[in-house]
Amino acid sequence: MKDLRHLGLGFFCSTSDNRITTNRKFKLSNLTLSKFLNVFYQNLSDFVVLLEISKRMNLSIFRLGSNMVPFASHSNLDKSWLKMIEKDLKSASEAIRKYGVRITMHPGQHVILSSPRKEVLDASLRELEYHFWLLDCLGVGNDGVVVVHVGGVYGDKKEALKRFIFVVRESSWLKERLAIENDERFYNLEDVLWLCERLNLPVVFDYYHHTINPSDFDSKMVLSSWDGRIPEFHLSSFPTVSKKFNEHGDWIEIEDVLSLENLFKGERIDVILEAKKKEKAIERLIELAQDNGVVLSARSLMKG
DNA sequence: GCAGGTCAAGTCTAC
DNA sequence: GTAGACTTGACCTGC
Repeated sequence: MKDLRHLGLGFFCSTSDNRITTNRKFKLSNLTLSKFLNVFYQNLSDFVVLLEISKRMNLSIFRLGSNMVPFASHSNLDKSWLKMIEKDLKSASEAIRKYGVRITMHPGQHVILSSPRKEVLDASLRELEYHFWLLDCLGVGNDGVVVVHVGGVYGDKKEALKRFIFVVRESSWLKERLAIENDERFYNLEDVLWLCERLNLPVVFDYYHHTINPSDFDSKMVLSSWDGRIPEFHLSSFPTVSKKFNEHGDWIEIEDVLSLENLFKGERIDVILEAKKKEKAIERLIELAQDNGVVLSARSLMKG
């Protein structure tokens, strides 16, 4: 048997049927204190259930949905409402400790630190401030990173990268949790390594994006960018029924896990599996692995 | 109960 | 010009 138990696994946001989710939301026009609290407490309660599920499946990492606190960074939200929920977030930190699952986040495409537009940058910083605050309240340590993409190119990639560097140096608090991921269109792993080296930030290797938008890279540099922390990587597989070129598949194929392993042989890495079937994709992957003589970390769940 | 329209935000590509 | 991609279809209204 090939032993891949050094790969920690995890899924994100919700179960595959979306019944248990940290990402409930509502329309901005319906924003009231009661709606806000109602949705938040449902998200928080499901978050604990998702931690339980992760623990039961012997998973290492879980990505918390950005909608956990609805409209947290929106100007229409009364900031005193955030104060009201702080103690409940702090009580959830006990559950995180109890289940021992690593928590990270990945804000939406609207967070763009390379944008030339001041209003976009300001909104991005507000959104990141919210993510950092949430993880702080949850008592998450420095392995709880907030993963962003570099953003757009705006006709001049070098200038966009320069703006990104300037912003992170100006707002040095970003360095506490920020991590940067290669994307499938503009900024490949080589670009992200270049950027992260200058900013001393960790690189999130997305295997799927790398296969679509490849570059040469030194795997040791990716690993060392984490400065002793366990790296977080992302893995997904192409859809079995071909759809759009960059759409994530429902499942994870064992070949992709083996290819990732081949790039980072034997290293302890946490891998978020970005499959649409979420926890069911992990169960299927473990079965596939067993059929192929591979032991994955979540194997113990199959034994109940 | 169900169908269909709508939803905070940016940027880019495919059609 | 618009839909769709991205971390994700859920929510809401009108019938």
